[in-house]
Amino acid sequence: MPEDRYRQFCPVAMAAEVLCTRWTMVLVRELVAGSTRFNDLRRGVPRMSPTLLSKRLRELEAAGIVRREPIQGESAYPGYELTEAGRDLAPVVEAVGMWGQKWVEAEPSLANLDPGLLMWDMRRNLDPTPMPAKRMVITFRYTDQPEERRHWWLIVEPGAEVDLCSIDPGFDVDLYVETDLRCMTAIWMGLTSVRKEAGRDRLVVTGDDKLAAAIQDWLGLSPFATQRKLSG
Amino acid sequence: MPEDRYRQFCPVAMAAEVLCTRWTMVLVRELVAGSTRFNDLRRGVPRMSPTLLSKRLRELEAAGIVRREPIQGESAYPGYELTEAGRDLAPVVEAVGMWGQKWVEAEPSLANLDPGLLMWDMRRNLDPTPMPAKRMVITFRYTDQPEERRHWWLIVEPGAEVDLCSIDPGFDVDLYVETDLRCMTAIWMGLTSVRKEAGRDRLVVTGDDKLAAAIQDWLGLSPFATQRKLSG
DNA sequence: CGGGATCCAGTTCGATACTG
DNA sequence: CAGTATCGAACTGGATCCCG
Repeated sequence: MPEDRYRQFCPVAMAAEVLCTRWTMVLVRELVAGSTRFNDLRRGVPRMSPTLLSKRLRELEAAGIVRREPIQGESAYPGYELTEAGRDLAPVVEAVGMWGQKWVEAEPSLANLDPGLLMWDMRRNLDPTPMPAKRMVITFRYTDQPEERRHWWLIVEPGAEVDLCSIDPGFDVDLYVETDLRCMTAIWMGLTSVRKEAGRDRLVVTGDDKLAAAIQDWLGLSPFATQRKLSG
Repeated sequence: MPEDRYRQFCPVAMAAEVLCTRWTMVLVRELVAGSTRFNDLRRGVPRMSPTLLSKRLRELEAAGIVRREPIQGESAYPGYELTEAGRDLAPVVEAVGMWGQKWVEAEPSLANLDPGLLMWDMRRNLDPTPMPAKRMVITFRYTDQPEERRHWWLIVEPGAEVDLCSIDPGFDVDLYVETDLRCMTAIWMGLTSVRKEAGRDRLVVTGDDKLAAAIQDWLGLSPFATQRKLSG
């Protein structure tokens, strides 16, 4: 590819050549968030074609941002790990995200909802520490979604990663959350809260009372949810 | 244009839709640095076609980052001014530039030198305060450049913006700086210093002794020159 | 000077299908 | 799971020209 895109000696231009190609910043966000597998990355950027994802990963590798490394106890395929230069992109992603949260109108973005992507993000940010130290299963039901995207299960096993299923894993369910996708997404983004939406009956939580009471504690929000919106 | 590029509700993706299109980050750097005129912006992004520059400016306006505003005492044409959202991009540009300075190899970039761009940047960052309070004229001579890009004049008038000329303005010259373009660019980027290069006879300063002695003080460097390079 | 339009050739991207 | 292949559509760059 033309590595001489801007041909400027300015550091901003030099960095932008690597970082500001289509999808790259979003992909870097996924990497900074910790995904290392091709298919995990795909779930984080579901609208990016695998061809382009593969190409971008090779570019990031050439730029010294990721490194292919076998991951013990996993597939024989090496994963994509951030190098030190890659980990050092965290402040860049943070600055971009904070600006976006503060200044980009959320409405048009809330027209592009995706339950799979939302659940994938929630899975990653869920905090099990305020939960009882046993397996907890939480079901989400998005009343406005078509059957095949309506039901989701988060399975929290003590000491393990949170699991996400879109087909019934068959476990007893400890908590049910029923709402529409837009409402849940707005909560995730910090634009509103569980309490507020429950009060308006746009969200209903049933099941284990303690789990329900602590929902705002274990339900991790978007890393940018703390930044107040100013664009309006 | 397709405003639905990524179709993700994540703030990073929302911001990247606006900021991470081709040339946009570099253009934003120019705006954050203070340029407000179409042709001034062109000097900062000389390899960007005017068509694309115009298009990007309209996109930034639609995104609420710039605003067209008449500038008093100047041309009847309105300039491009940053809005509050636009000024708030300074930390983003800073983060990107710092990362670039730290991690992107400078060598390939030093193959893409441009005396006009370098002088334009130097003009902007020159600090007249350590200079005598009268008109000072400094001539740069880039020994490796073809005749028409070899000679440059910076004219510092107290209380006014620094002027840049590529044709002899006819004033008496207070200081001559003679070197090659690569050396001067490396100094500007903080990869080396005037003292070091003068010691190697790669740079020669003649004229007003006081002005010469203070050169490292008034010769502003790249805003990213303080970040040490680690990519090597 | 300041700002933009047009045309064309070359690149990049998206959608979808497919392989080991 | 981890990617390739393919092809039309969209975007970009360069050159050139235009208008007030």
